[in-house]
Amino acid sequence: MPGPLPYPALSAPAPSQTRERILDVAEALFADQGFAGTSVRDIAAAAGLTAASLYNHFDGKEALYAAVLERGIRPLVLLMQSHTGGGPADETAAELVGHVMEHLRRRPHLPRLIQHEALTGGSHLARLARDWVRPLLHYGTTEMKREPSPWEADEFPLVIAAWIHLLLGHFTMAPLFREVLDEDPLAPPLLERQTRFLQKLARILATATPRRRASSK
Amino acid sequence: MPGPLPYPALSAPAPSQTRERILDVAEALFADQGFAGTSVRDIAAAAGLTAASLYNHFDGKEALYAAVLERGIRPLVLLMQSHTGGGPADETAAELVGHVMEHLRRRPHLPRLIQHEALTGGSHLARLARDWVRPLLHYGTTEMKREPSPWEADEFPLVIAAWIHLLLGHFTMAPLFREVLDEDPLAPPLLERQTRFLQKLARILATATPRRRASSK
Amino acid sequence: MPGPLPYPALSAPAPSQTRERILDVAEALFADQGFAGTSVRDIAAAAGLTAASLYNHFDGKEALYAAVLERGIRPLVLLMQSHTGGGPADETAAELVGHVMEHLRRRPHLPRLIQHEALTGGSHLARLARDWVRPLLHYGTTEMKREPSPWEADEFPLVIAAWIHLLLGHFTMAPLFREVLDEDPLAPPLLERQTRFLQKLARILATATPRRRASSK
Amino acid sequence: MPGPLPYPALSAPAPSQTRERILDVAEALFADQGFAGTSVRDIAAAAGLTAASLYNHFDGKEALYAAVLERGIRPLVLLMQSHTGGGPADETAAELVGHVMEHLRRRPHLPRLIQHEALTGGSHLARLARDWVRPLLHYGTTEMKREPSPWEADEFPLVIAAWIHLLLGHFTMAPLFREVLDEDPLAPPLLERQTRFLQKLARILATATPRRRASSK
DNA sequence: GATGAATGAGGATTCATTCAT
DNA sequence: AATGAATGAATCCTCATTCAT
Repeated sequence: MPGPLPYPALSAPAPSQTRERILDVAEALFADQGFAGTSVRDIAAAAGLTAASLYNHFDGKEALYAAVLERGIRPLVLLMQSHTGGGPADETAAELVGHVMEHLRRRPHLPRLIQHEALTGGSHLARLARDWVRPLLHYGTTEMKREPSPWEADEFPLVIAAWIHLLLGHFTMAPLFREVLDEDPLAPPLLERQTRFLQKLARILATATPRRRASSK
Repeated sequence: MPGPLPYPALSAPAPSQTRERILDVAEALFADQGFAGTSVRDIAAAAGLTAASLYNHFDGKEALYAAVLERGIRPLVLLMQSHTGGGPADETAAELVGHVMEHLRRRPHLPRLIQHEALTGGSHLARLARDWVRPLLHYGTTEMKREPSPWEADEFPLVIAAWIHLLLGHFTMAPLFREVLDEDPLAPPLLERQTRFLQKLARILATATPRRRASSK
Repeated sequence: MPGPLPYPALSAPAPSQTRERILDVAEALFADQGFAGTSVRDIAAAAGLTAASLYNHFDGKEALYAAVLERGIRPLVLLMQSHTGGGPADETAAELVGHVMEHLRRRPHLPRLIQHEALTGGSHLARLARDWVRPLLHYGTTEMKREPSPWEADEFPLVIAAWIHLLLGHFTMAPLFREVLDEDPLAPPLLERQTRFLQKLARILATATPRRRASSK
Repeated sequence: MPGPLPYPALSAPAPSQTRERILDVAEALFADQGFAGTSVRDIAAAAGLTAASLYNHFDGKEALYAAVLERGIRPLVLLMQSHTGGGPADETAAELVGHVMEHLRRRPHLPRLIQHEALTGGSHLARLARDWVRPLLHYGTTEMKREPSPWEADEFPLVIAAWIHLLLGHFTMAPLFREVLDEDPLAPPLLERQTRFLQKLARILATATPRRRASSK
C-alpha cells in the first residue's frame, strides 16, 4: 500500500514530476558518494537531463542538496513528534524502534545522508541537530525519568545517542557488513531480524534491574 | 602520556619525517571531508608543501589514501588480535570495550575514516572487512558461545555489529552531538563517560537473564 | 577553385561551425608539432575558445586527434578507391600521381599528420595501414602484374612504398628543404614542378626496358 | 680530423660511459616519440639514473637533444664528404646508395630523428640543412651535370630530394609498413632488398634515355 | 522546460629544473 | 657522480554555473 513517498507532502502544489525525479536520484547519489563526491552532471544524467536543465528546477548544487536533506529529514522529525505522547516505557521504546526501522526501511538513503553530513560537519548540521536530535533527546530524557532504568541521569544523552548509533549504523555500515555476512543488511530478512534484535535489546534494558549504585547512594 | 603515534610502525623503512607529516594531515583531512572532498593541494599545503612535492612521497591521491587507511587500521587489527585469548566473558567484553575506546581516543580520526569508506563503498572495504570485521566477528561469536547470554545464535553477528556501531558512532556522530550537547564528545570528560557507559552496558547485557526460548516458546 | 574542404563530409550530422573550426586548427597544430607537442589549450585558443569549451565538442585530446586523422584520411582513401579501375599502366600511374599531388596540395597537413603517426607508432597506425596502405598495395601490385615493368614480383611492395615516400616526403621534408632551396616547397610553383617531376619519373619507369634477369629466367 | 664521435669511438678520450649510455637511450626515445613526447625522467630511467643525475652530464633537455642530433648527424656528413670525389656516375650513385643504407642500417634511429626535426621545424633545422642537405645538393648537382641524364637542370634538386625521401622514408615509415607487410622493414632481409631495389633504381635512371629537349621541344 | 555552448576556477598529475647532501 | 626533495609552470580534464536559443 505505501508508495515510494510515504509522507505525501501533505499539500504540495503538484510537485513537478521532474523535480521529484531529480530529488530521488540526487538522494541516492548523495547518500552513496556524499556531497563533494557527487557531480551535478551525474545527478542530471541519472534523471535524464542535462546539467543545464537541472537549474530550471533548483538554484544550484547546494540548494538541491538542502532540498534532498529537507525532504528526507522532515518525515523523520514528524515521526518523532507523533510519538511524543507515550504509554508504558517498556513498550514505547520497542515500538518506537519498530517504527523508526520501518521508516528507514523505506528510505534507506536517509541514514547515509545524515551520516555524511555528520562526518563532514556540513552546513546543515545545525538544523539537523535542532529539528531532529534535540527533540529526540528531550523526549527520551523525559521518558527515562518517568520509569526506573539502569541509567543515571547524566547517562541519558548517551543512551539516546547509542540508540541513534544502533539504528543508523545498521544502514551506514551496510556496505562493510555486506562483505562479511552472507546476507545483505538492507534486504528484507536481515532488516527484520535487526528490528527484532533491537526491540529485544530495548526490552532487556527496560527490565534490567537498576540495582547499581545502591551503595553509592 | 604517550606520543601521538603509539604503534611505532613496526617495520617502517625510515619514516622520513615529511612522509609522516603528510600522512598525519592527510588522515585528518580525509577523516573530515572524505576522499572526494579533500584536495591534494590542501593536504600538501597543510603539510607545508607544494602539491608537486607531495608526489615525491606518494604515487598519487589514491595511494596516499591507501597509506593513510593502512596506517590507521593496522594497529586496530593488532589490538583485536591481542585480545583473542580471553578470560571470563563478562570481564573480557568490558575490558575490550575499554581498550578499543582508549585506542580510538588516541586516534580519533580512525572511526571517521572507516565510516567514510563504508559509506562510499570505497575500494578498500574488502580489505577492511577481511582484516578487521571478520576476525572480530569470529572472535565475538566464539566468545558468546562459551557463556550464557540473552542472544540466539543467529543474533550473534548483530550483537557484534551493534558494538561496532556503538563504539564508532560516538566518534562519527560527534559533530552532530556537539551541536546539541553542552560538551564536546571527543573531549576527555565525555570520552571517559562514554567508555564507562559502554562498559556498564556490556555488564548489563552479560548478566541479563537468558530466559530465551524457555518462556517465549 | 573549390573551397578548403573539397570532400563535404558525406554524412556529417551538422558540421557545427565551431567543431569544424576546431578540427581545422587542430589539424594544423598536430601536423606542425605532433600529438605530444600540441596542447589542448593552444588548439582551443587558436579556435577562439577556452580549453574547457573544447570539451563541449570533443571528448578529449585523443578523441580530437582521432577525428582530425579520420577527417584527413577518409578523402585520401576514397581517392584511392576511385582510381581502382585503371587504363593503360603508363598513363594511370602518372595520372594517379597527379591526382594525389593535387589532393595533397589542398590538404598539405595530411602528409605530416601521417608521418607523425608513423614515426611515433601511434594507436591509429593500424587503421591507417588497413584503410589506406593495404588497398594501395593491393591495387598497385595488381596493376604492375598486368604490364611489363623492370620490377620483380618481390619488389612490387617496395615500389609502392617508394611512391609513398616520394609523394609524402616532399611535404614532410618541406621545412628542411625550405632552408636550402630558394623556394618554398609548398608554394604553387614548386608544387607544380614536383608534380611534373614525379609524373616524368613515372613515365620513365613505365618505359624502362625490363631486360634484366633475362638469363635467370 | 673528425669530432669526438665519428664511428665506433676510434679514439675517444674516455667518453664517460654514462654519458654515452644516456645519449644512446635518448637517441632511441627521441627517435620514437620526438622531442616533446619524450620526458627527461624517462630518458634518465632508461639509462638507469634519476632525472637529477642526468643534469650532471647535460645542461638540460634541449642540450641533450642537441648532443644526440649532433652525434647522429656528424657521421652522416662525414660519409657524404668522403664520397665527393666520384668515379663514373652510374656506379657512384648506386655505390653511394649502398653506403648510406649501410650507415643507416647501423643507426636506424637517425632517419627518424631527422624526420621529427623536419616535421616540427625545430631549431636545429638550419644546421641540418647547412651541414647535410646543402653539400649533398651541391655534390649531386655537380655529378649530374657531368653525365647525361633524363633530368633538366631545374629538376636536379628534386632528384636529390627524391633520393633523400627514398632513403629515409624506408626507415621513417617502417612502423606503418610493418603493419601491412609480412616482414619488418628494419630487419636485415628487407633492408638488403631495399638496398638492392634502390640501387637498381639508380642504375635504371642512370641509363634512361636522355631524350629531353630534343623531342619534347 | 530543455539544451548546446561557453567559461573561470579548480581538480590531479607531470614536467624540467634546482639544490643540499 | 648520484640522489631525494622541492617547486613553478604546465599538462589534460572536470566542475558548477550561466545564457541565448
